[in-house]
Amino acid sequence: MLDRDVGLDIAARLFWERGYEGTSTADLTKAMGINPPTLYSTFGSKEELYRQALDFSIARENSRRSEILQSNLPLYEALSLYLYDIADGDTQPDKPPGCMVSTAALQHAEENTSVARMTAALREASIQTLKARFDRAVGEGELPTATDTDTLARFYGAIIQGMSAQACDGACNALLKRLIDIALTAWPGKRQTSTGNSDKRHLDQSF
Amino acid sequence: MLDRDVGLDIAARLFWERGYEGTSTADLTKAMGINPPTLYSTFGSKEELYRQALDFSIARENSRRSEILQSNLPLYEALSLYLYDIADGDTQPDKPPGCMVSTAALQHAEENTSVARMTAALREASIQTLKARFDRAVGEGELPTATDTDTLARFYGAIIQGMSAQACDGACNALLKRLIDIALTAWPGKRQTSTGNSDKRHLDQSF
DNA sequence: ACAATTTAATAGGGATCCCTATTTTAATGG
DNA sequence: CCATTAAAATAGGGATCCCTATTAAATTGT
Repeated sequence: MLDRDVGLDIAARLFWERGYEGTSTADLTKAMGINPPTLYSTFGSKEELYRQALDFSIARENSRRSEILQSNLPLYEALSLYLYDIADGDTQPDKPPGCMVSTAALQHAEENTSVARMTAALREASIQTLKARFDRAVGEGELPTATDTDTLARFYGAIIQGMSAQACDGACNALLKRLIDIALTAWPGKRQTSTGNSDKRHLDQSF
Repeated sequence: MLDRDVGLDIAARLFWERGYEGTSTADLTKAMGINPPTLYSTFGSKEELYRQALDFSIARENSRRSEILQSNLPLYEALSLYLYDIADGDTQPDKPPGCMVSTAALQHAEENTSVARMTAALREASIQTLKARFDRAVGEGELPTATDTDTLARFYGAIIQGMSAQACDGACNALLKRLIDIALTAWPGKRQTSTGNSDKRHLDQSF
């Protein structure tokens, strides 16, 4: 019998690289080393397996990223670490590039609308997490009262999605972090230098 | 006989909405009102049709956007208009949401690697266009000499890709433009207000 | 060790994938 | 008006899609 978590890990990796439509049940059963009936008795259907693989993958990253974001570091620095962690996730050498969720099912066949709604809801949830953290900062006086936290969250959401896309196109970790450094100059109240960002250090940032 | 441009327009719309893998040749022939042999004699193959539909669509937008970007407006203002035009393209009411290229083939089956390379090259080309414009500005003293134009171009490229993703998820035009306004505060030398951006006007910006 | 039950493997059904050989229809030329 | 060429429609080939009914193997209980 197949270990459930091992199967989900294998499935997640395939879906991550090839997307929902680009991954066949034959790919999945072959990679897991099982026969088709086992896939269906264990996971229900291809769509249900995708849902479980997404949950499984997200659960692994969420605890660490939530800790970063909800820590009592200054929000600007917490956000920096949060984005850097995502950049690291986008460029793991032994994993597919990009984010499994950010770039999933944006274009899709009509018959896969429910799958697309699922990934869209996950993206929206991660934006709402950012917004909630920004709202807390407004309440605590760390951000100006007039801050448009919704748009600010969607702005960094766009950065996250753009990083994933560029990682899929081959961008390296250092590039994504330089990109983050620019995005961070848009932080309310920050005043960016007008002299390139190539002198910033990413590996041993100290707080 | 089928008019070639009409066919490409119909094909582009389908590929735009459903992606390469999510669009079948049956969808295409049905939408064009032709039989399969006509598709293959006119366009060669599904992949070749996709390539031609991309070229066809890009050609339509490129002239206008190139004019905006290469105009002799201050670069900051030209870039604003350029991004606004893309936001408009992402949210046309009678067209699929998002950008046909930005969100295309990021995840794909192994057999469609050549298609993914094609769309990645198009995305890279549009980033290089931005970078070239930024380099020109450096040469003309409009941007500081030390500006990291490559990363700056990829930053706005990420914004463009993020906008497309969020448009696919239902974002409206006004939201994308508020998002652009935040991205523009990252422009070298700019100093953003710390008071939300909700008071900005988008429809009658004067230069 | 034999029977009962559970697990795995095979085989395949019905639909759709991309593409094309063949036939039918239409248009053109003498 | 008939012969020739060109266009469109049908029909289908070989592969793959997601999923499952059935058969074979392994495990369990007595």
